[in-house]
Amino acid sequence: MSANLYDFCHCVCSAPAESTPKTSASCSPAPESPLSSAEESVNGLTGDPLISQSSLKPPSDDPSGGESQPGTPLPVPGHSGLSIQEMVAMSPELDTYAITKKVKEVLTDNNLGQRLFGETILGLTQGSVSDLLARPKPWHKLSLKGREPFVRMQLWLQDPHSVEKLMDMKRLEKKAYMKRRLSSLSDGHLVDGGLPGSDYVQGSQSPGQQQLKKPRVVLGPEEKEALKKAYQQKPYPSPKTIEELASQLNLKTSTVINWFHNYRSRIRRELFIEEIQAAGGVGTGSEGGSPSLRGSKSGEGDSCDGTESEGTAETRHGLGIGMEDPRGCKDHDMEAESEAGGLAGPGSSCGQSGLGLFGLTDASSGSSASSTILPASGPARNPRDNNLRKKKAANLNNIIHRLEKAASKEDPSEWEF
DNA sequence: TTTTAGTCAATAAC
DNA sequence: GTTATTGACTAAAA
Repeated sequence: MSANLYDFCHCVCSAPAESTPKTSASCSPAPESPLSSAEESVNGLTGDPLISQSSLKPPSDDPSGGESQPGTPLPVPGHSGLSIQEMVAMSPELDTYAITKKVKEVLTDNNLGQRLFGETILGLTQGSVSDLLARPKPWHKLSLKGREPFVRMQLWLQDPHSVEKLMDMKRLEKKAYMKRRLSSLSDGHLVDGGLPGSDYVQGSQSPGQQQLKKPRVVLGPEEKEALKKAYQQKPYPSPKTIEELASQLNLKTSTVINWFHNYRSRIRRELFIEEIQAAGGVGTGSEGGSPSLRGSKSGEGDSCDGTESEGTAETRHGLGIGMEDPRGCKDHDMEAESEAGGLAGPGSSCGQSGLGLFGLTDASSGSSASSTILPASGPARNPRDNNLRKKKAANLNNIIHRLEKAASKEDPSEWEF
């Protein structure tokens, strides 16, 4: 009936994606488009309620199928020409966990891929979608821009025809692909249309200069290990430290810098998730298949999620670091505390943060206090328990570490409590 | 200027 | 073929 987000996306997406900032490599036949700049997009939809109020019916259908629904009624005035940004700005708090959970469910049930969904509905690439679905941040931690995909998802969920439309799209894509394939075959050469799986790195270059792909840097396990160690020492290394690391590991400094940025950011995200889980979950994510605890692979305990394996990086990072580096201590622990649930009061100092967290749970923590560094993970039956345990353990370590450190100082004035 | 947030895209894993 | 991971990059915030 009325224009809904899907229509909107659809129309935008299939528009000649001239301004596409980057050609999505996987961009398939269906000319996806960034649909990113919602401004334009919305204009495109002229006048029609981007998401008709009707399609915004307060999700009485409770997509989450559970407790807190993702379906907080989105604002949307029946206004025409309301941009997605405006909608985002006006949106009430959404339960990002419930939304992603539901989206995943719908996609799986209908055998729809993340790529299609991402490019068509969200204007994001597959990798981003995967990440988003697996590790949604809580609404209140999201910037306006970060909220946008969730609003889109919510709208999509609310559209009763969302699935069939996407399926149609899928069919079309397939058809177009086959067609191209056929014609290129009959032409005798592989033109490949340049569209899917294009070899260009960025959309901007002329097809002429086949573009010298910058090879992707892949850090080896030892390098990662070393970086993690360095991170534990100092999550915010000085330029000098970075230089040293880079030369020791034979990496570019920019790689090291990037690694630290990414690592911090990803660990932070893990924390967000653990946070809501520990809190019983605002969202539904908690029950069972929490995205965060993608107990999935990463068996080797790698990825920022190094979190998963031994003593969570983030917890460790809350360990002693920062003692020598005021910044590390401050920023770092501040992060830890706020992100780990804002348990410690505002403005708490390093020590407090630890205590704050520590105080959070009673159970069993006492017993582990005896040692310094704990193995951090027992038989982890329930990943969630395990995480909690790790967190507790890490905080204990933290405290112990501080105590030891304090004790080792002659002058009490140096004590950092 | 540095850090964060958000994302892309290559590629590894399934 | 699809999904997950992760190094790199951009824009915005601090």
